[in-house]
Amino acid sequence: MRGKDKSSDRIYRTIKKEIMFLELLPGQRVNEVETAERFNVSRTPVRDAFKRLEVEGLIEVRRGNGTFVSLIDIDEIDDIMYMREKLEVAVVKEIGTLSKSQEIKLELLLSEQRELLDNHLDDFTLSKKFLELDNELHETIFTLANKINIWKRISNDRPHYNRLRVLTNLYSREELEKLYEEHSKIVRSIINRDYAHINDYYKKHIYRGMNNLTEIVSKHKEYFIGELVE
Amino acid sequence: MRGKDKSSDRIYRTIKKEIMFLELLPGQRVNEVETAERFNVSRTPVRDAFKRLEVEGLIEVRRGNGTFVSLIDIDEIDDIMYMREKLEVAVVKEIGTLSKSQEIKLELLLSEQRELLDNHLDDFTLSKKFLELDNELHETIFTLANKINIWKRISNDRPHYNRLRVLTNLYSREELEKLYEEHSKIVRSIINRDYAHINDYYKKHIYRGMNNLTEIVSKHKEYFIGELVE
DNA sequence: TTGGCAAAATATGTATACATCTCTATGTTA
DNA sequence: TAACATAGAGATGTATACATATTTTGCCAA
Repeated sequence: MRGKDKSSDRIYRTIKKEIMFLELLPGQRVNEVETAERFNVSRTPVRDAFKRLEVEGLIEVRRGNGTFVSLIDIDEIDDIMYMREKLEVAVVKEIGTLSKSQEIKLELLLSEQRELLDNHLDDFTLSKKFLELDNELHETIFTLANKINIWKRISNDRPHYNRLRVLTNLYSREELEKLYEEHSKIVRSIINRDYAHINDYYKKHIYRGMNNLTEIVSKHKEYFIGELVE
Repeated sequence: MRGKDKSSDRIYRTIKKEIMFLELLPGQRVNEVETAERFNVSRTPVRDAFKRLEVEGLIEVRRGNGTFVSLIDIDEIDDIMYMREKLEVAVVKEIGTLSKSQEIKLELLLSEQRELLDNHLDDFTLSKKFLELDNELHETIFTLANKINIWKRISNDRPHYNRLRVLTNLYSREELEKLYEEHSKIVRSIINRDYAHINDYYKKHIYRGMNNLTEIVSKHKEYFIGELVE
């Protein structure tokens, strides 16, 4: 049995989740003393948690002034998406011939997505569940190439990227169908080891859903920092 | 004028440098109280500095037991080098037509490297200075492509990668000549926008100097963690 | 009325005492 | 002798009081 975790860990996880899912809004003030009272601890473990959040870029501490949830950094999102595109294309090509079970695993993920789209779910639930399966597929691809750690460096649990996704809130059924089509093509490429068009697939795929970024940013200007380059 | 920095910042920078340049050895024990005495402060700012170092992966804190300089993680180095290769190849292709001054900048960096090799420096100094110019060239390439932030994410100031480089200590004159030749080819590719062989250049280039990794690791087994895959 | 200075309010930064965790050494018992 | 329990040492974790930085408020003067 591993040791119980520290209260600073508990605080870290809770606050991080609240920031990631916009229960604490970008730019919003947080407070060591209030947070300490909320968790029934002293300032010390709160400060430990805040320090970690600060290093990871989720909050900003201004000495003698206050602590604030960091704004969503558009430049960082640009970088992450660029890295995702280039690295996943490279990684796909590293995958060797698949075993039968690996092939089935990919097919299964695809058909789960298909079923989800065919079920009559409301748009919000559909979008949420589909994006989970989307994540799972991409993670599986990195795993098949023995590059899972690279996935962890660039995946959606990056705070700025994830917050944007939450803010987008939902993809239209039409967009999800396109995502599914692209997934099919990608999986087929992998199984057949035919990478002729894989670069094109990914270039479209990764940036899908970012088309309305301008709209989202102008709607919530106070949440963002950084340039929106076209 | 920005405010004076906190003592925890000073401690962080000092210890980080000592770890990066192996003045504190991987696995070595460090101690909050002793460190506090050394900097004439209480444990609190030391703990702040240690927390930051921990999140960045330079130390490992074991509750109730002790704090240790982290071992050099070979898996992480693998990942970083893989990302460097794939991303720099992608980034190079994003560079448009160069202005005359940009072209001169690249030529200048090359000729500085050439001069360094032609001077009669001792091997240690030569290696050290050459690797600085090497860094500068690669950084310039990312800057020309407007991708400097991606360079910052994967460059040599990553602790594990840098410590390995320090441990390697020096490259032979012969290897440096090869690095120079590869730099020439890369720069020529960029200026002529001819990327026919750029993938091959980089595949060799990034991994050069890692040929004797097995030797280094077996010589200092106690400093490393992770698998050495061939 | 407005500009500026100073004090108060409030936040984070630091020092210190105590709590808890982990390993080790030592002694007891089967 | 070996295995286990246990007490101690020494490390990090937490609570709390005080120091310092920053902003805000409000008084006073031009």
